[in-house]
Amino acid sequence: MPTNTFFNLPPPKREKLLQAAAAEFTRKPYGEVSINRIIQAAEIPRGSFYQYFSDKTDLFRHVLRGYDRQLETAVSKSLDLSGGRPLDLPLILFDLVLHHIQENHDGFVQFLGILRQNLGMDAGQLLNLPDIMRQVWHRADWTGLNVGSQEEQLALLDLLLSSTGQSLMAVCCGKAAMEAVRERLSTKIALIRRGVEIKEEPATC
Amino acid sequence: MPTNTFFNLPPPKREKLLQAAAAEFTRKPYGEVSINRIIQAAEIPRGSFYQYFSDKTDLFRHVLRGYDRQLETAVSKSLDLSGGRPLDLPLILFDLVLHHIQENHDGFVQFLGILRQNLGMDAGQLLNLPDIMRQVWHRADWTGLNVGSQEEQLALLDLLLSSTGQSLMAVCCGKAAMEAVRERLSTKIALIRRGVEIKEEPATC
DNA sequence: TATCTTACATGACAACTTGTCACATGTCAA
DNA sequence: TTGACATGTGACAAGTTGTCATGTAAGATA
Repeated sequence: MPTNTFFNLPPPKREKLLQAAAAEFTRKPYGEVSINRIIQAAEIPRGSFYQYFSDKTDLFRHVLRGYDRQLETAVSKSLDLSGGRPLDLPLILFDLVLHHIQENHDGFVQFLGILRQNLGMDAGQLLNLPDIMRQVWHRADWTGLNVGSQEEQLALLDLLLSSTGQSLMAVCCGKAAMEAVRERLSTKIALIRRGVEIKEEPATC
Repeated sequence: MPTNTFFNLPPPKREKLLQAAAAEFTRKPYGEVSINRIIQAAEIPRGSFYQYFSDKTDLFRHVLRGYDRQLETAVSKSLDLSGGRPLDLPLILFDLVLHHIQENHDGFVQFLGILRQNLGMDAGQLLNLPDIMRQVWHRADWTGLNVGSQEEQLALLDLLLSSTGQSLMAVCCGKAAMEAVRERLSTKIALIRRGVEIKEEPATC
């Protein structure tokens, strides 16, 4: 956690440091990030940096946590747009985030740039995805779905959200074309929706 | 890619270097891995190392590729055990890998230790998971499942394998108890099997 | 056998990196 | 004015990486 000294900093100085940090984390994977470059860009002396943050991890965590909120907001907004229906959430969230990226809304480009550089790395641990999932769970509308138990509901959300995250990552890494990834995500949802096993139709007549 | 010089090395020397590297990669995340420590442990001079590998990434790739085969074998074996049925693959693969870990079979502990240290990082890019998926796709038995198109089949395998991988990671990172993770995975498969949407039963009678 | 050629081994080196610490400079209360 | 304390600062030790000139060994050639 950053020190109080950091939070007491005059906002412009603080912002400049955070901007420099975000830029560097976007440019290089965690291991190659140079505190030297950051403090040069932010024009603060070396000693000061260590008065604000205990080390690189501390800085990284703080930078990511800033974006964490934005992700939470995006999910929340998507949940509204999807009318609370879990199965509709993934594609809406996918589109929303990519739209944000295109507009560089809230610095989303940087956010995903950082995640891209640090593929999974600590992202899963640093971002509090469990929190986000719990929030979705509370607000979800389960009518029309035969997922009764809480365990089933959480498992379903886990499936849906991790698939969405995986898809977004794939796009941001340039591993595949956006259209193809979206199509694949859509197919997955369809499978989950209808189930893949052929049912024995009981001959009721 | 390692140089020919490396492959021409007397096997004991080569093994010692690889062992030292694997140990270091298990101990520290990629960014903190020290080539210094590796060459000290392997008792080779600094210059020699750079005659074998172009840099740390080169070494990392080569170490991981060794384990890649083992993963492929594990998947292949699981596919046999599951009779080629995609829906049965995840839990069988999950159990098989964890069993291997408990027995430290084929150095699986180290393998997952490395992945744990580098959570996702390049793992997804360095391990050729697409290759593994294609292999599974070729050998899968689709009878009893209503996934007709190739796109649907691939999407299903994607869902199943990524869920399995995610579960294994969760266990290896100690994020959750093995039993809970296995239960969650099992629930997910069940959902995918039967589908989550309530069907309108056409009143045929 | 003498010599040329090629492959490989080696550690000193420059150019970085990080975190610390003794000291300088502010700022507010008494 | 004087202290007490928070904050700013850059030189520093100890570490890192990749390079490169030089040394050595082994094979081919004449």
